[in-house]
This record gives sequence, C-alpha cells and structure tokens, in this order.
Amino acid sequence: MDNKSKKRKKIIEVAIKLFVERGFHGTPTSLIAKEAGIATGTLFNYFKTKDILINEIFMEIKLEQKESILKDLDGAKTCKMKLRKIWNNLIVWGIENSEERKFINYFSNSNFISDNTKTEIHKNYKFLLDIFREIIEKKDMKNINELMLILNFMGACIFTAKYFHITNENYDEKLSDEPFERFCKSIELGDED
Amino acid sequence: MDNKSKKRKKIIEVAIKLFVERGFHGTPTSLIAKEAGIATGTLFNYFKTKDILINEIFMEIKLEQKESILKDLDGAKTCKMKLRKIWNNLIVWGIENSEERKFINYFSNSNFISDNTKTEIHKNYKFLLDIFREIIEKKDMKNINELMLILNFMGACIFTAKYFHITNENYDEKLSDEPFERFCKSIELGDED
DNA sequence: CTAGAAAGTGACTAGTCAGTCATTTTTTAG
DNA sequence: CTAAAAAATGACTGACTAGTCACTTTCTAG
Repeated sequence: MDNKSKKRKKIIEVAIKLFVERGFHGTPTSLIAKEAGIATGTLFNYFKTKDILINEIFMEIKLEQKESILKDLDGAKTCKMKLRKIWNNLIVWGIENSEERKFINYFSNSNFISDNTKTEIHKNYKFLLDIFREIIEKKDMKNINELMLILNFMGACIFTAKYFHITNENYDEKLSDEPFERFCKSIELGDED
Repeated sequence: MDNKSKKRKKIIEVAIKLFVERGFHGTPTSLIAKEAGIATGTLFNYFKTKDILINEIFMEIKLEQKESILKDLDGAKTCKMKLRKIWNNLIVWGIENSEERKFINYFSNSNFISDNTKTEIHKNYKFLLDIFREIIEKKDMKNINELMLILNFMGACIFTAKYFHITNENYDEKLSDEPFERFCKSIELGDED
C-alpha cells in the first residue's frame, strides 16, 4: 500500500475510535488529525469536509462487513448451511472489528449519515433478501411475512453477538449454535433444507 | 401539575426531539431553551448542566418504559401469557413513544450516559431476570444459558418492533404474534406453561 | 541535479457554545 | 397592598471549532 492509502487508513482508524468515544460534534477535526499524526490542514486534503469523512467511513465499514458476511458462502450447499455461515460470519466480524461494530451501531440511525449513503448501502445488502426468498420458496412458506422473517433472523443473530460483547467471552461456536438451532426450529428449517 | 413541572416536562420533551435529530453536542442549550419557550438561563435553573439534563432524560424514559412493560402483568397467569404481555407492552410502548424509543436506541451505548445512570437502570430491570428464571425452572431447562435466552427474547421482540417502525404499519397484534409464537416454539413453551 | 508538481503544515478567521450573573419579573405570604 | 422570596431573563465570557490558505517540505520525471 502506498503512503497515501496508509495515511488515509490511519485517519479512518482514529476517527472511528474518536467518533465512537466522543460523538460526531464532540470530536474536533484537530484531534483526529493530531491522533493520526498529521496537521489539521492535511486531514482536509483527504476528506473535503467532516461530513464527508463520517459518511465515507460508514460506507467503507458496511462494505467490509458485507464482504465478511459473504465469506465462504459458496461452499454452503443447503439453505440452513448458508444461514449458519452468515450467522457465524456476522458475529465473528463484530467481535474482530469491535470499534467498527460500535460505530455502525451508533451512527446507523443518526442524521450524520446522509440519505444518499443509506440508500447506497441498502442496495448493497439486497443479497440477504435473495437468500431468504430462496428459503421461503423452498419451504413453501407462502403466507409468511418476508421482511418480518429477515428481521427475526437478524435480531436473533445480532443479539447472540451481543451476548459475547456483554460477557466478553471468547466466541464459542457451539454456544452460538444453540440460538441458531432455535431459530431454525422455529421456522422448521432442517439440515436437509 | 404545577407550572414548574410543566416547564420541566416541556424542556425534556423538546430536548429528546433535538438530541435525536442533532446529537448531543450538535444541540445547543440555547436552542433547547428557545424551543421550550424559555430563556437559556432558565434551562440551567432546572438542570444544572447539559450532562445532567441528558442523564435525567435517559433515566426518566427508562423508568417510564419499565412501567409500560409491567402494565397488566399481574393478570397473566402462565409464563407464556406473561411473556406475551411483555412482548406486546414493549412494542406498543415503542410505537406510542417514538421519540423516546429513538433516544434510548441512540444514547444507550453512548458515553454521554454516565456509568452511574447505567448501573441505576440495570438495577431497575432485574425483574426481567426473575421472570426468565421462573420459566427456566418450570421448564427444567437446566443447561440453557440464562443470559443468552433473555437476549434471544429481547432480540426477537425488538426486531419485531423494528418491523413496525420500518414499514410504518399500524401495530397488528396478530402479525406480531407470529414471531412470538415462533420464539415460544423454539424453546418449547406451550400455552399451559 | 533541477524544476515543477504534489503533499503537508499550522496559524488564523469567523463563528459557535456552555454556563454565569446582575437585573427584572412574578409569585407568595402576611 | 407590600415586601421578601422565587423564578426568569439574556447579554456576556472564556473557551472552543470547521475549514482556509499562504507557505514549506517532499516527491517525481527528465
């Protein structure tokens, strides 16, 4: 990686940490620059405004998160295997990228992230819908509410992740599998599906 | 209610809205005062500092939320009836108190809320633990992880609520009951339990 | 080496903010 | 009514901030 990319990465890294710790307006650009080891003016060579900075950070994290979620998904043959892969990938990403996870959690519903950014990300997360549509079709769950089902899955997954954040325990795939199996049981998704 | 309580309530009401819209540091005390129809100095007669203001708001909302969750819980005889009551109460509270819900969602994990406030609230939410301990005992689920079970329930409930926030549909208890029944099925909690 | 381009710098500007306090207005009690 | 207490006011202070820009340093291509 060239010097410029490195510096850019460093800015983003410290900005994530500071924004999570102190909020958007609570974090002076001068402090971000100082922590990144550059002058204030230099920061604005990389990001035109503070608003653009936080939006680009948000976008980049969400795209990285997406890549992590999709990792090794091709190897999963059945729907249940796919869901388990996503489940584990998402939780592990949150544990291994703690600051990024907090950043997303904190700013997802804030007005600092523009509608434009939110729309762009939404497009990039359509893949989740496709996976669930496959399940609904295969299991012939005609009457189920699609969005409700996805939210159920995400809720179960995110709150399982929360368990590991709260307790600070190392990730235990066997323990994490219990709520996953409960979720599958609740929609009668078997190993063969 | 006397004039002082009314004015205090008005300050809290507009502060919630503004904090959600603009963040903590993005909301000047002068603006809060203006929107509440008082002078800046008056605001500080009611709340000694801006920090105290946001912490008191957080505390009051959480206590109101608790009261709502517990409403009519005495009438529920079985464990499942209790859970269903909590489930509905929590979702309805979030729909009827949209700004308060957003405020809690936004600031729960922020550093603007002091550890003191967080600890105090934690004490006030122990009742949830008791209800789940009763279920675990009754259903003889010795090997289940207590915290994980509670988080599963909360996740399912909160993300079902999210469905209604996203779609902006009116609350449909029948639709909401589907994920609730799925949750019960997943832990084999029947109507008789 | 050199000269022009690119990157970096930080003092500075114009504006903002939390909280104060001397003063005014309103309320209360006799 | 009156006088003292309580509540409200808003101009003001000292501190801070996003973003600029004239200047310096570093890099690059010939």
